[in-house]
Amino acid sequence: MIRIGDFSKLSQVPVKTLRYYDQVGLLEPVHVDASSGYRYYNYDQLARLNRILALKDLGFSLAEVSRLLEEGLSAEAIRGMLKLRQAEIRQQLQEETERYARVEARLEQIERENSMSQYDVVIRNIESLKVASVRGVVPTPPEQGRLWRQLEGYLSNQKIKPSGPCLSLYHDEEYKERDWDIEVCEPIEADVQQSEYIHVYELPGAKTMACVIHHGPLVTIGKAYDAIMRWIDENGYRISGPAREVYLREADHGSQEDPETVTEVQFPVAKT
Amino acid sequence: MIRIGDFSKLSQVPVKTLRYYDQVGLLEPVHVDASSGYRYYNYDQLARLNRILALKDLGFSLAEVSRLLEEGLSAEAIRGMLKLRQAEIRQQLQEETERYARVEARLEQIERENSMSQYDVVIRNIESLKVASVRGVVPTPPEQGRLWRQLEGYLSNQKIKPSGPCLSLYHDEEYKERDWDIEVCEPIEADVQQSEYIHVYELPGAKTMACVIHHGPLVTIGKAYDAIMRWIDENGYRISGPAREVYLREADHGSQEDPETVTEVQFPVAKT
DNA sequence: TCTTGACTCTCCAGCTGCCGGAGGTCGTAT
DNA sequence: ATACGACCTCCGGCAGCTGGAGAGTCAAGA
Repeated sequence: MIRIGDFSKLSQVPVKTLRYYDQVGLLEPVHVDASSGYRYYNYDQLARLNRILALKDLGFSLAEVSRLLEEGLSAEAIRGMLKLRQAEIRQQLQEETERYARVEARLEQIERENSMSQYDVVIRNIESLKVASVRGVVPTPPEQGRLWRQLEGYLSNQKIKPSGPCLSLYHDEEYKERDWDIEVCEPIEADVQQSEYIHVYELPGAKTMACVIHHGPLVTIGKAYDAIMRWIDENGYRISGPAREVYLREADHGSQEDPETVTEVQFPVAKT
Repeated sequence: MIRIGDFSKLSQVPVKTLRYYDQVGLLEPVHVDASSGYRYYNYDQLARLNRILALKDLGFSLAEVSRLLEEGLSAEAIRGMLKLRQAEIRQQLQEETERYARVEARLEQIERENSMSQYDVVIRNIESLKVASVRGVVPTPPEQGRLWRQLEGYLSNQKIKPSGPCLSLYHDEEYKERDWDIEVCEPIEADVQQSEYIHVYELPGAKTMACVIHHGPLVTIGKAYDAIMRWIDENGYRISGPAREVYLREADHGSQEDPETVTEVQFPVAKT
């Protein structure tokens, strides 16, 4: 029978930890003195402790270690837990590898510009939402005001207000000098009658949407596009659908100069 | 000005988390109503929040994110933190890779024997300790009793008791049928006079010692050796010095049959 | 104008795997 | 007898939130 201090020295496990393992029932001393509360261990409990340490070293939580130490756990069950653990490690290895690439990309960006970019890309899950929209071809994006007036006129006639920030969809796959295929949308709550030009439908969501916030006049939004497209490229994604511009805060539709405008640029993406 | 619920919807960050970020000073609302305590945010705080999320996504702690968000942090400092982060990720990738190999080895062991091995190998740091020892060649390990009697006789003459468990060192590099070069040691506290056969010195420690507990008669200790040597092989280590047998609990020196004997087999190892 | 009902607030507790410290008891050596 | 170390329990803390209780606030509908 060994006292906790000696057991700790033999096993190199701190006394505090041994007490904790006792408390959670992972390694209970073979005897606890009723009056003093002193814990007494056996030498052969070192084997159990070693097993605990070895399993912990495989990355199991103490709860999982407890399960694995249960008497009469079948080899099949143990194999299952090991397989599961393996899968988790694989998962984590992949995440860390991607994380490494993201840090690397950041570093390269800083080397290039010698300061941290003003844009930060995040991947988010965007829910689908019901919208009323007008789609049309305009010479250049700043000239989409016509579409907005058409949509707004229609909706305000019916006394309908947007239920969230308005957005534009850019349907062209290639960059174009002129004649952009743009769809302007207002999210709505209730059902609205469609018309020849006005579409009402559920705009589909996207599980992985790369998003970036642009704060400043719309004329400078190109920088946000540069940043997000570079990010998509450097982080192993590809664009998988039409880009969106979400007008979180705007003076009025199509104002190009208001410096307080806040816009979110979104690209649905997928891993290459 | 946006209330916390809407800000949460826009950013996809839970309200609780936003309050927490406020609390730790990471993202303070632009205005807090004095009477109601309601938090109000600006649209452009979405950009800061995105930066927080992006940096967190690189694996930085909130404290580190705080530092990175400080005004006027030089590009050099940022680069430094990123480099550091990269090194940490590399480190972790390596650890997880090794962990994966260990899980794999466990799985293979279970496939072979269809149950979990009774031996668990752990790597420990063993401190150096002062010993009195006798080294000699004996036909086979069970016949090391002669050496023990020599050492014990000498020490008991001087009324010296071991200050910890006794151990044997196996100096042969190759496996031998006969004539083993064995050194038997007793750890001692005080200085002891050397003699022709008795050495007194500081037995060096080892930072990475592979250890396994054998519980049962010494005649069956071969199984422990099988287990630990297999483990060393499968986990990318190699033996880097003489093996040790530490007699944690024994009936008497050299008893081969006592079933309550507890022995630790140790191999100093290094990564291949 | 009042009442819902949704929103928001501030605590407090809990998760994991311990670690540190306070304040008190126990065991052993001198 | 007395010191000193070893041991005990209980409390609080770490990170990064999450959940819940209980109470106050805001905006819309009757």
